[in-house]
Amino acid sequence: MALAEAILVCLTERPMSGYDLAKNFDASIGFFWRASHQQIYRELGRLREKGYVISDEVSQDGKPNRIIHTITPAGKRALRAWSKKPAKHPSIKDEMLVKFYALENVDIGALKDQLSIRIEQHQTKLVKYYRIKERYYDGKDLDLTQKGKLMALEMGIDQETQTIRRLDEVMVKIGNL
Amino acid sequence: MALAEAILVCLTERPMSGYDLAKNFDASIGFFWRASHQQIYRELGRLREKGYVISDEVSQDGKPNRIIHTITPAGKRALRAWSKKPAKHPSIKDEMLVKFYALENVDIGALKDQLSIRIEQHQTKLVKYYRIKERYYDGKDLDLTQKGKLMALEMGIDQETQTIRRLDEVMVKIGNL
DNA sequence: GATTAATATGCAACTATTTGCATAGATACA
DNA sequence: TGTATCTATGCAAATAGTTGCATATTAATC
Repeated sequence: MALAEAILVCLTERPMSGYDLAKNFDASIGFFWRASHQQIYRELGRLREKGYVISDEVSQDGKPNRIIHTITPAGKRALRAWSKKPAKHPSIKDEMLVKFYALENVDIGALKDQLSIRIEQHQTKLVKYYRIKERYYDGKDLDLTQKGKLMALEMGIDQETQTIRRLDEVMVKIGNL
Repeated sequence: MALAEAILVCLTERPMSGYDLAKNFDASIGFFWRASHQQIYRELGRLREKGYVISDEVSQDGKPNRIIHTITPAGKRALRAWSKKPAKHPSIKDEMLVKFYALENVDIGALKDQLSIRIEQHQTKLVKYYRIKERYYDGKDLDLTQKGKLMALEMGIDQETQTIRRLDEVMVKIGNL
């Protein structure tokens, strides 16, 4: 499972609390690996048990205490070891495609609506990607980590662009049925 | 969950055994919704309980008995009702992208190998798609169900083509790092 | 003064998925 | 004669992911 590793990757940037990680998963690395805060907190417990992170409670006046997690050398070794193992092919589960596959047993009007929503979601995502690219990467000198992140981001941009084009085409096709 | 519906969709084509369904999931609908035989057998039990399928044991001499499942009118109604509910956005979980995101903490040689494998897998899939298209759809008169299946297939072809192009580009980029 | 949002963590229960195993006859091949 | 593959179904255990709830403080808005 790559949730553990995705968390470790985040912690190589800087030590973080579970809350910080959950926010990070909403923004950057979450574009490639989604996780809820419950999953993250549970996984942090496991990582602590394995000695891949150490956790320090930091008191803040008034607010609940933060627990800051730092990746250990063992954690970094685990990350590098994981990187050498073949990556799993992402599992495909797309309800909307199942609906297209079952066109005769389906409400086509409703399917069109779902297609519109899907297109909008991809557009929103694309806009987010472009904003991040402009803000953090365009016209800057980049180190290796940043180059990797930019590459992942550009893959995301390309994927979203192509997906939007494809879904637009499908929208035309079902309009002409 | 769309596993139940994916099974029902298959059963609209013809009554099938769990074994047949599992094979179908490897080929046609499985391109859009993956499931193992264990998942399918369990889900069939649930569908039977709900009255969405009826199951008849057919004895064969020598071989273990087949249990043939047929979709009921209630099952078809459930399918149409499901089609009106908004489709979930597929969840993104791609280990390889996480590795790109963590480029500095990763073995880049190993990552290149994984990228090659990934490209090959997409090519294999693309070839399969083209074969199915040629065999079942090209130059034929199609009814609504078949048009839907063809549309889903063409989405798959487009997606794979674009993915291969994108990954090839990335391969060049990491070669130049 | 009350509601809402943000910060911050976590348990419990449920659902879904994966992995390994078990059974058992038929057929094909080397 | 042994090995492997295909047909055919399913249990059990482990892992992963979702949903709902619970707690507690601060700060801003209405």
